[in-house]
Amino acid sequence: MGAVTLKDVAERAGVSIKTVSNVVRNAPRVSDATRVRVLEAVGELGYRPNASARRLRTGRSGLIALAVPDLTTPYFAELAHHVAREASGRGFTVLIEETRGDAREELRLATGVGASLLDGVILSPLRVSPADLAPVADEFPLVLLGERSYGGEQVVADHVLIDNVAAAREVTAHLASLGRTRIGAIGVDEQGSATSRQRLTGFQQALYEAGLRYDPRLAAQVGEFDRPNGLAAMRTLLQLPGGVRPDAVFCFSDMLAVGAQRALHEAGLDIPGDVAVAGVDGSAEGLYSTPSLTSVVPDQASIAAMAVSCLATRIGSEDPLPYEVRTAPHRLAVRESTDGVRRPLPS
Amino acid sequence: MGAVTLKDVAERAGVSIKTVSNVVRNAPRVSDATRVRVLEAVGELGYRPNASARRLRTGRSGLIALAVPDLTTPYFAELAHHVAREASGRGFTVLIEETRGDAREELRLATGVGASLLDGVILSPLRVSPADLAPVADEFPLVLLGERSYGGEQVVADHVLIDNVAAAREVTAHLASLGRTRIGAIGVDEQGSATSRQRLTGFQQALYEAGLRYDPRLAAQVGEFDRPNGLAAMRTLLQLPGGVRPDAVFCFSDMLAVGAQRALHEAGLDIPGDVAVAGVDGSAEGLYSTPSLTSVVPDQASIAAMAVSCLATRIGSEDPLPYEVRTAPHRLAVRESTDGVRRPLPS
DNA sequence: CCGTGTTGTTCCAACGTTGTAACCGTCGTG
DNA sequence: CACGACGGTTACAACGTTGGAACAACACGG
Repeated sequence: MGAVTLKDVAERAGVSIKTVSNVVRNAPRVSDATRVRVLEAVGELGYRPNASARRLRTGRSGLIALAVPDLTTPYFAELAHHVAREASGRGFTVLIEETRGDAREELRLATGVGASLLDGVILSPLRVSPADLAPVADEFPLVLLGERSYGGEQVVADHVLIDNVAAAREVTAHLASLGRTRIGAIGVDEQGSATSRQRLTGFQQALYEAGLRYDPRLAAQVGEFDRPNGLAAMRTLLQLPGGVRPDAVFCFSDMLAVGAQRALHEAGLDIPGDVAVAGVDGSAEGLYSTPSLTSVVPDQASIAAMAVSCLATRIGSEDPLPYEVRTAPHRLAVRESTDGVRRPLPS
Repeated sequence: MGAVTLKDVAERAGVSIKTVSNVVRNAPRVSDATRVRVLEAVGELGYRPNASARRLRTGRSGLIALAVPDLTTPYFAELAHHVAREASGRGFTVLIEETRGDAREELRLATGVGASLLDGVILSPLRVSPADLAPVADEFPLVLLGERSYGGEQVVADHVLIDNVAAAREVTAHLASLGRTRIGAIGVDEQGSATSRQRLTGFQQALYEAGLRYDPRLAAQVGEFDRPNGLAAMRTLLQLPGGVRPDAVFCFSDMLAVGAQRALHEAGLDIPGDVAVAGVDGSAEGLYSTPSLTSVVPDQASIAAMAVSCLATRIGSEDPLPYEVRTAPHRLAVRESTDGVRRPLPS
């Protein structure tokens, strides 16, 4: 590993180590003549600054991490896309870590490797609670994506989120406006994530506003928001006794919706003829599914921009800043799975 | 950022810095009494070793990176999954980087940040050529995923790949065995990736073996293997003059196939009644699509295991090792999009 | 001709860690 | 009882970098 160091460059250029350091950092107080000479040497030797040493000395590495529960969920993969682009515009490099919904993994980046290697972390928490994060947040730049946990709890870090209650209300209202009266929900998890609870709240609000009753039998409990759970939940809803089969389902994620669509396909039912399906995430997979999936599309570019901007501010400032909570916009994309109108996708 | 250091722990435990270091590294030559005392101090102060300093001193960080072109492609997201699991079993932490198919990005991890921060890189190259990598590979542990570039070129790093020619031949033979005679291909890119060229070769071989002619009009050129390109290519194939519409298409990736299915859906054609569709990747998206997608399923667990094992060996050894090329198994998963048999997915 | 400032460069120390070598007991053995 | 061996601990230096202070060279105004 005979890496080229400042010392090698300095010898080659006939100047001191510090001068080379000044050149590569674009510090002032270097004459043009020396600068040119040093840069030549840098080029010839292929010098690359050692990030570990730099980080050790300055406390800055230019690296931030994005930690998400699961990369195979398109929502998170697409989010990673946006965050990487946004961060590189600000001179940060993004490393992505998959936490697999493990609380220890979620904390690890902010405490272990992270704190000594990274300038900050954007975390999409699944299991970890504000209490776990409290001791960390003051010392290490951290931005959380998604819901604050249940109302009463303290805000312990910057948050970027969408208005989940409103989003769920809009999509449910859309289903009701189509004349559906037995609207089910897939993704309820009352003990679980704040996201799920908020979407349930919005769902119920919209039902009441439409003059419909909330029927708990049509609300399917689910652990993770993935395809197999959507499939299983829809199968269950289709086998309810007493002819209470739903004529529409609001799935709390696109993956649940994809699973639900699969269950309907297997049962030989028509979407949206027999059952309308809607999701949340605005994933490309939903757009291309058959039929294409009506979904709430969070503005991921905004989410990423807000998160990176919060993080950059926090990294840049020495003093503790007050925690911010920022809400990103979303929109409802109505597609075939609810209105049945066949539209060609734009090329 | 008042991080706890070895010094703090040493003072607390009443021993020297070096002894603490010995304890946390599980080095021998520490009495049980001191070990206990030190570990108590570590726990009370919440000491975490500084990865930058450790890396600077030892040249090891325990971090490896996986660089893939695009995380929104399920194949890569799922691969990241497997690599992370495999690596954590060996005590490595995996950071994932998206290169967006940019050659400079692809090299960056292996040259810039990477070389000074990471112990090694697993790279799934899209643009970068062996020649670009040659100067790097000797000095920095690097494993490439996917094809070697065109025949003649030298092997410059470890490779893990599947037998693309065989895979393409199998899936094409399957289509032929269903009695299809006008079998198209989507994903041809003759200037482009070795992967594409190899799949075309296998495709042509299978046609000849089945007694069919290769019709270039049914071979759709495509840049990236994504959904929009699959959609566009299928639309083109459906509008060929002279009634040469294909009765089956082999798509060189699942995403192309999903796009193709969408085009067929929009055209009101039945899958597989009018046109059978098959892909490569074995993605969950294909499994859940309607109809479920016949696909070549590379054994990603094996790929990940081989890649991590190669990399670990290379990291562990000081001397340059000969470059290895390892082939991972694959299998053909026949599903509704070719045989039309409706099977419920297992829960 | 001497201070004073400006500009470019060098020297030194430090970031937190670990490898090497040296040190100090204590024990077993001749 | 002296000696070596060995277990346990410590001091020191170094990894590559950068902030700060020190320093040299030079121009300028008094």
